[in-house]
Amino acid sequence: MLDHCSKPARMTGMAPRTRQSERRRQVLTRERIIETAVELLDAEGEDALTVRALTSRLATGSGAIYWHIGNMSELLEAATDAVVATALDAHPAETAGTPRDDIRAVALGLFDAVTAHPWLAAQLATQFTRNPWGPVTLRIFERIGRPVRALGVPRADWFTTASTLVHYLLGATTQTRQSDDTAPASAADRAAFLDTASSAWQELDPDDYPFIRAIAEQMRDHDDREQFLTGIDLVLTGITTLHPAPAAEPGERLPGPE
Amino acid sequence: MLDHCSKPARMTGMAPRTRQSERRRQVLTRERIIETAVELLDAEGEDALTVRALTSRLATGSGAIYWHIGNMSELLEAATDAVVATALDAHPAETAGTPRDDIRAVALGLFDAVTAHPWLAAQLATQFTRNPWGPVTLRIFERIGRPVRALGVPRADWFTTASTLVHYLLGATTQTRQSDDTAPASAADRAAFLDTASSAWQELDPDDYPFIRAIAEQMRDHDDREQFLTGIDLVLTGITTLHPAPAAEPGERLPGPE
DNA sequence: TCCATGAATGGAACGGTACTCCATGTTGGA
DNA sequence: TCCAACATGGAGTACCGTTCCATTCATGGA
Repeated sequence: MLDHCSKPARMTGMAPRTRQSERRRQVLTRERIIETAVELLDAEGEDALTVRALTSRLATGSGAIYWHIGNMSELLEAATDAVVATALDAHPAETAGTPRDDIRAVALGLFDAVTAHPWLAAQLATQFTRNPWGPVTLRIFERIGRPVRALGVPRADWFTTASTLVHYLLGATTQTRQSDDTAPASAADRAAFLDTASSAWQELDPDDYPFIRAIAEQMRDHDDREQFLTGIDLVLTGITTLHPAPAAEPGERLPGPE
Repeated sequence: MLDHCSKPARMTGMAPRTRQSERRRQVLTRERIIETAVELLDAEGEDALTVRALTSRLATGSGAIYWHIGNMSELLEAATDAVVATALDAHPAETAGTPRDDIRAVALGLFDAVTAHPWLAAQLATQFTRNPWGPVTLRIFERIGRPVRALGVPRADWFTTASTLVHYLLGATTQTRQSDDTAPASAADRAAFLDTASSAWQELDPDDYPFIRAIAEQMRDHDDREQFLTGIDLVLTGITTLHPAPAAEPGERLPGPE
C-alpha cells in the first residue's frame, strides 16, 4: 500500500515550486492559506476556521483550497506548526545563557504563544495526542533536547529526560486559561474567573475534596506564568539531582555543543 | 442573566430522581446514555459517537437524548469523568503505601485507562484545555494532592507542587500512543510504529534536527510505561529535593492524614 | 374511576459542516 | 500557435448537532 500522497497535494513542509516565478499576482499558495487560517483563528476563534470562511477571505472556491491542503486537520496542524516555529525562533538557538536559561526561554516562548493565540492550547493538545511525533512535537523536542544535553545529562538518559520536560511543558501550557476563544483575556477577567473558581472550591464536600478546599485560597491569587516557571525549576531540580553536573568526566566530551 | 439551566436538563452529577421507582422497564436515564456512549467510544472510536448512533443503540429519538444531556460536549465530558473516576478508584485512597507509591498508583491508573480506552487521551487533553477546572481535572488534582501533602511539602507549596505533578501526568498520558482509535494496539503494531518513526528520524536534516537524530535509537526500543514512571520519579525527586522530608517539624502537624 | 397534567419520548426538519467532482480557465513550453 | 498539465471556483453530496413539536404514558387529584 502506498500511503504517500496519491493526490497532487504538496508534501508537507516541502515547496516543490521549482522556479516558475509568479505566474500571476496573488497566486493561491499553501503558505497563503495557512497564513489566512492563522489570521482567522486569531481574530474569530477556533470555530471560525471553516472552508467557507477561507474561500470567502481568499476569494476563491473550496476546490482550490483542497488542491493545496488535503484536509482540515492538515491545515490546523500546519497552522499550529507555523505559530510554534515562530515562537521558538523568537529566542534563538544558544544565546550564551546557561542551559537552564535556555530551557526557561523555550518554555516562556511557548507560554507566551499560547497566551497570544487563544486557539493554540487546544491545538497543541490535539496534535500531541493525535499525532504524537508530528512536526510540532518534533520541533519542540529538538529545541528542548539541546539544552538537556548541555546540562550534562548522560547520553543514555537524553530521551527520557527530554520527554519528561516536554510532557510537563505541554501539560502546563495547554492548561493555561483563556477567558474566551477570541479576546486577549484581560487581567480583570482572569481575577474574576479565579475568584469564582476559588469560591466554588470552598463549597465542595469536605469529605470528597479536602485537598481542593485546602488550596482554594492559594489558587485565588496565583500567577499562571510564575507557577509555570516554578514547575520548570522543579523538574530541572529533579534532573540535576539525578544527574549531577559533570565537573570533568574522563571518557565523555564536555557538555558544550556536540 | 441566569446561566442556570433554564431547560429541565438535570444538574450535572446530581440525580434529582426522588423515588419514582421505575415508571417503566428500560427507562432512558442520563446514566444509561453515558454508559452507552462509553461503549460506543470503546468499540468504534471517537468519530462513532454521534447522536444518531446513540438513538439507534438506545432505540429512541434525538429529542429524548437531548432531554437528558444538554449537548454533545457535555456527554463527552461526562463519559470522560466516568472513566477517570473508575480508573482512580481502582487503586483506593490510601492503601498503606508510601506517598510515592500512592502517586505512582494514581499515575499508572490513569496510564492504563488511557491504554484501555483509546479515545480517552484526546478527551483528557480537550477537557483539560477547554475547561481547565472541570470535574475531571478536579478529581485528578484531589487524588494527587493528598499524597503530595503526605510527602511533607510545606502548605504554601501544595498548590504549585500538585499542579506540576498533574501537568506532567496529563502531558505524559495524553501522548501515550494508540495505533488507532479502535484497536487495543498490539505489541507488534507498536514495535512497527516505533521502528518506522526511528528510521524516519535518522534521515532528518543533521543541521535542523541533531538532537532528534541522536536519540532515534533510544526511541526505537523505549517502553512507554517504564518511561512514564521514570518521569514521575524525576518530578518526585525534584519535589523531595526542594522540600526535604521533615523529620519532625515543630510548628506543623506531622504529614499523616489531615 | 376517570381525567387532566406534565414529564418523557421519537422523529421530521433545519442549518451548517467537510469534502468530492467536474467543467472551465490559465500558463509555460514545443 | 497549440496543447497538456496545472490550477481554479462552485455545485452537489453525505452527514453532523441541534431544535421543534405532536404524541405517549404514568400519575395524583376529583
